Amino acid sequence: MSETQTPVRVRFAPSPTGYLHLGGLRTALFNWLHARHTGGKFILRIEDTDQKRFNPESLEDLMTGLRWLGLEWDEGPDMGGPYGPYTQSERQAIYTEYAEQLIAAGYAYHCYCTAAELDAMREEQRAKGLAQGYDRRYRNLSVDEQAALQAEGRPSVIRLAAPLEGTTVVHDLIRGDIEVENSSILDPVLVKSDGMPTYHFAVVVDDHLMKITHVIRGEEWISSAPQHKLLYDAFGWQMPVLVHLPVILDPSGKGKMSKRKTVVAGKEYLALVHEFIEAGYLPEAMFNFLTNVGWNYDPEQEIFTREQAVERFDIRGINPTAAALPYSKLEWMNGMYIRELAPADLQQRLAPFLAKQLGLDEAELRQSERLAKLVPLVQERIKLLTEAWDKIDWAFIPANEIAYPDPTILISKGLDGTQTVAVLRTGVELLEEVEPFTAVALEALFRTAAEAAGIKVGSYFAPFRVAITGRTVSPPLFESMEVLGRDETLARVENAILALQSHIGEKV
RNA sequence: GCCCCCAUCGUCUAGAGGCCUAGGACACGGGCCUUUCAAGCCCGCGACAGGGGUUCGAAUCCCCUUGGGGGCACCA
Repeated sequence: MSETQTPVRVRFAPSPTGYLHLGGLRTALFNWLHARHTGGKFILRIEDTDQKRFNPESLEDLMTGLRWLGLEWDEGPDMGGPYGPYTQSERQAIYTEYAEQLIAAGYAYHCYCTAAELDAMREEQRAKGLAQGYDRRYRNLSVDEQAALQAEGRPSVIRLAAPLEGTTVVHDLIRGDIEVENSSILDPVLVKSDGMPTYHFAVVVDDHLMKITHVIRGEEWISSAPQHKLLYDAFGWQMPVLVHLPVILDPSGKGKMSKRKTVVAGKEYLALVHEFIEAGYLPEAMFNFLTNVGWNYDPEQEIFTREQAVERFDIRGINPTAAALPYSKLEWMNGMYIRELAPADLQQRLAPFLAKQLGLDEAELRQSERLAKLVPLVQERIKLLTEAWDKIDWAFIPANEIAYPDPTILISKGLDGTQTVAVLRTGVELLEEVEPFTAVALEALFRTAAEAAGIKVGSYFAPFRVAITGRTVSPPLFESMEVLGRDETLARVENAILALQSHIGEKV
């Protein structure tokens, strides 16, 4: 059995401080893919050790985002599991115990440095042009000195006593060995003065206790990996396999994607998962899209299913190069997925968007026969679920409410106002007599009429398009007429004639 | 400033020494189809950052330069 086929335990461990963005979602996705590919477990762990930055809303947003993409987890804060709790703030006693263990073994020590003291130290380093960082000033306190400070009631943190010499090597599955001088590891804080662990300590303890086999996380963690290694070594634990995913770049290509919207050349780019949901992206498309950034399913095949991705995903094939998301490809892909949807399915997905945009009842739209007929007409014309409304809004407006604020758009190229009125009048007759009232019959009849009038079909059809939809661009004309039915179609054409007549001043 | 990571079309990628006159996709340009708009189909544009090695042979291996990115908190 190859390595990636051995069941694994991986985790997505976000900090609930803000809304989930695409970078985080991609990290979760790759973890999930690796778990599903190997038949392993995908664990959700909440890293909320910074109480100042905790934001309960973000927890909700996070889970919603993961579920939206279909990244269900096997163990997590909401469902528990064999190695819980899965929320770090509930594991404080565990960290304290392990920290004590480290102190007892000489791998960690209490540091009584105050915030003011640290500031002064950094200020001095800056002034002298020295490298900035903790200078280990409390590392070698005598027993008496330590007791005195403790008696004084001075708060302390627990720091790692990093080796002063030598190098530490960590191995990354896709990047190879990463080597750093131990002297550059400046005794990082393990436990804060409020008793909470720092990320660096909690992540090591939890990954070990939760039996995590592969740590798949963002590239921004590479530089802290060596200090994690030191902790694993101090405890005598086996370090999980490390995989540092390339960061996702800002659409401009410079800098890590942030949670703020970025604007490039006047165009606004989304970053947060909930924004993509609201913009009408399909989770299937997002899944497909994200999977192919930093990894590649098949160089000759862009579109693939979730199952195919799970089947073929190979963590060793991850590309280490940072990438900017190709947003235009996402849009294209979303359009592809929309086109492949069963119309009834698309109707259901469109309903909530249309309800909001057109001020209609969502439940009614789900059942609406009219919408069911319109869906195939817009299906190949939209890339986002939010784009349907202004292509079909006319079908939900009563005929007598269709206004033509600018009647000149009724007049098609090559015709004048009077000729256009004449065409529309002929149309009224056709609409009255056509049988059955179907797109096929209508088109045949109107084509014949256009030919008889010696007018190009494009010019002949155009006024009807505007009469019916109020727009010069619309779904196919005769299908639209069929959706409306004879009476409504006639009413609209007659309204248009009146509007145009009053515009050109012709007597009725 | 110090440490670390990375380097193929505008963007996402294929490429693990000869299959590469570097393949695919999006975007872009042109054409076909066509009742508008789309969709679809066809064609085109377009890259191995630079310099040294290694080798019979390098996009692929090594080194340097350059460029980009990440990290240097009692945030994660």
